[in-house]
Amino acid sequence: MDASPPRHLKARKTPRQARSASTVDAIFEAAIQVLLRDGTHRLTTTRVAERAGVSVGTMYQYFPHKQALLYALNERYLDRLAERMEKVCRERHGNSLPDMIAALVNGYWEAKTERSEVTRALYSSAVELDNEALINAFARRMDAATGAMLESAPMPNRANIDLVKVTLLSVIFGTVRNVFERNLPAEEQGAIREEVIRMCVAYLSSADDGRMETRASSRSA
Amino acid sequence: MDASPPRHLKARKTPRQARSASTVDAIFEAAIQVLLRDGTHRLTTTRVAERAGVSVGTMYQYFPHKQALLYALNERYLDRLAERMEKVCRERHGNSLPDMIAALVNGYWEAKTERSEVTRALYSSAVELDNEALINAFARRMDAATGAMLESAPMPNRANIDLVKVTLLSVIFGTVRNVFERNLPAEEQGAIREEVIRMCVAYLSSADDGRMETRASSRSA
Amino acid sequence: MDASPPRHLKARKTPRQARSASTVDAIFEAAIQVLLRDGTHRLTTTRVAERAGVSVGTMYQYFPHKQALLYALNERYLDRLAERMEKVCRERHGNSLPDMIAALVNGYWEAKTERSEVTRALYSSAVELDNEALINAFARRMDAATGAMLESAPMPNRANIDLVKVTLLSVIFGTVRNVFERNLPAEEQGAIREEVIRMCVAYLSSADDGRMETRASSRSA
Amino acid sequence: MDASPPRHLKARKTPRQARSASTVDAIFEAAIQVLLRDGTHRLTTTRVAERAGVSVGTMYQYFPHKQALLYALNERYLDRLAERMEKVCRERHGNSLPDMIAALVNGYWEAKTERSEVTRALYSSAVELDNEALINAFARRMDAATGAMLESAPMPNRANIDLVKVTLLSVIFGTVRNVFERNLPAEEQGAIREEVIRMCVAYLSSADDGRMETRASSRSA
DNA sequence: AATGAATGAGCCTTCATTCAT
DNA sequence: TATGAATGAAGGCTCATTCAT
Repeated sequence: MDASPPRHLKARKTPRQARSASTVDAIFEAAIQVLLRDGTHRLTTTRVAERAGVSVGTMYQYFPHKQALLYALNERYLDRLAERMEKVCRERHGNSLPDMIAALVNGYWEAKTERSEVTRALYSSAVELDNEALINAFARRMDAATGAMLESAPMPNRANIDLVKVTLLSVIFGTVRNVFERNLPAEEQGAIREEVIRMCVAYLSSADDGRMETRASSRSA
Repeated sequence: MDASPPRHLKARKTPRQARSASTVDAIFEAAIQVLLRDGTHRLTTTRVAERAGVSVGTMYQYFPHKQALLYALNERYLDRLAERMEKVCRERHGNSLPDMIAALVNGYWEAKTERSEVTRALYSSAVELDNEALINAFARRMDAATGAMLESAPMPNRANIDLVKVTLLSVIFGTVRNVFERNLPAEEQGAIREEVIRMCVAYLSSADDGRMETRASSRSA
Repeated sequence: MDASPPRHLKARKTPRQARSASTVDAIFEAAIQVLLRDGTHRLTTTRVAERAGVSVGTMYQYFPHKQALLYALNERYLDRLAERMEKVCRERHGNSLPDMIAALVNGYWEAKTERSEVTRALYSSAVELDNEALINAFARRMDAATGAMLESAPMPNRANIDLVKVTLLSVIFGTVRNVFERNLPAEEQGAIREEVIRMCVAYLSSADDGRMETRASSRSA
Repeated sequence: MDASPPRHLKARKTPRQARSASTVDAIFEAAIQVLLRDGTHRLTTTRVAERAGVSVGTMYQYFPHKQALLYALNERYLDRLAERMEKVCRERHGNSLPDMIAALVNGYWEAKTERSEVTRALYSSAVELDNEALINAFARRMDAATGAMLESAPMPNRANIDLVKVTLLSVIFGTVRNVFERNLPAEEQGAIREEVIRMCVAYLSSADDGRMETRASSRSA
């Protein structure tokens, strides 16, 4: 991830040798295991090191402190997620708009579903972590990827393409998270997924007309 | 909130006398203050009691443990939010669909905006809290309120009204949260808000036709 | 009990009115209940007061502090036990020595058995209580009672009657406690009881002869 | 001690390295010191660690909690006591019965006398401790040791040797404890000790005859 | 006199981090 | 370079005792 992390959250050494890399990976996996098994507030450095098969001391040579480990963990996760979504976008270049939307929603949905507990665990580990930089970097990558994809399709309202893009992403990412947190039955989740696609497509299809009226009534109670 | 909370998270005594009530309120406010100022993981019972101007012992007379306090805090918040949104829905009975949507989005958005840091603080305090019951109770109230509102309008696709409802709510709530967490500039937030309204309206306007095609392309990458 | 208790352990007021007496009794009973149900280290003043149906404040008007309550509780128990044993002794005046011994052993044994958990609970409550005065007072009463009883029988070795007495009491009281603490099956307990009686009788029957040899071999390893 | 302790009372790690062993010993000694100086209910983990010259954290690396420490302390004490008494018994194999009895009583008495305050302190520390397993294991070892010793002597009433054994042990252990708790002057204690030996010897000498009469009068008052 | 809410010192326990080996 | 024993600050929670009502 190309985010410039808060100085104090940097990992201590970039793993360059093979041994280091595998050690770091073991630590990451161990952290996830502990997160899943014991929950965020029972994730202790000792426990992670133990499950990773290394000593705490060793762990502290790769990560200057616990926060750095969690930060790196989230970074890795978002990095992989971004890569995955970028691939999805790339593959849909030139397709129809509905296809693109469906690919976005389904891709994100599936990424979250596959290891949904991991996802949830990571969410919780990120609380109180100064990970705005990570989130922003992720957002930027997604913006770029979706932007490139959408621009390869005939867009009706080119004027505010950026606003449309950010709206779409906010809606998709936000809705998926919301659905996951409500723990609805799989069946209902699937149905909602279809509807979200329909909604996004309908949104893109709607011309600029009508916007005025909507705005007129946008006074809230 | 009519949720039946996990037994171990129940508050210890229902404050009935005036003094008790004000004490409990002071504790709630103090907890929010600490949450805002120091963050979730620095919210200690001592600190909360201190800021509330009571002793720890007193606090423990009202809440059997820290978790119960946080649970009650979230409960109170969601309760108020639900009341507020119910009022919004009630006031729009009989209006046009776009009006309803706008009211929903704007109402929720404003509720979150007004004390947005509190919102964020509470989100983080709820991590690792078994608050599913709360979330569900809140969801149920919102479902009922929006259901009653929408049914008072001429709905085109009555067949799957429930699916439409849950989709709308998921999209609105999820998107709002997402936008808040990204901390976008106020201006951009406002623009997205308009777009979300447009999107929901477009969704409701789209007839049942076209659903088949959408579904056909809903294979993910 | 005619022990002069350590000044700080005195009960606050001698209950003279009927109400006071019943309140104090309720508190005593409550204390025993709590002791049985929850164990010594979970015996809190609040819990006792609660079960007694009075407020803590009221309880503190009868007992200046927790220790005083426990002290008084033990005092009452030993008082009753002493009374009971005195009666047993009185009723055996003039009987044969074996009868007296049997009465002593059986009387004590039964007193302990009847409410054996209470006994055990009280033992544990007395730990760290400066109850030497109580123990001594109890011992003195038992000495007097058994002395009077034994002197009403034809004793062979009048010379060291005091030593015999204190030995008998030590053996009986000590053995009973030991058997109880080992929690042996009731059947075995009964058998041991018989043996203890036999042993005491044999002891009393043994003339002064033979004492010299025993003493000769009393070097320990 | 070969007792299988309640699972939750197990010590955390068996000290195998030299350093660990001395640390654990220091903790044990410190615990005894604190017990003696401050009493059971003022024995805090902090205080013990402090006097042992280690940090609390270190202490918790060897004992998962306070109870485990006290359990281990009692275990160690009983272990040593058992070893000592086994030696006493072994050394008297083949001797006369009075010699054996004297050895038992004197051996136990001396063991208790040497560090009588420690003994008392440990008794009190064991209250509210689930140490039945320890007591039983100790009893079993004593049974075996005395059994082997007594069987090496010409026993008159071989029929109920087990009953005789358990009676002897109950009487000896119980009486010693009782005498100690009454805090009698050393002189008197010594005299009682002699008497107890005489009593036990008289008991063993008494033939089976006469038992019937005793039993006949064993109804209690 | 009775009540019981309030107090706060002090307890047990955890865990991130260090550093001698 | 790896190890893991040691540290000790800090947290959650209890409960004897007081005192305003």
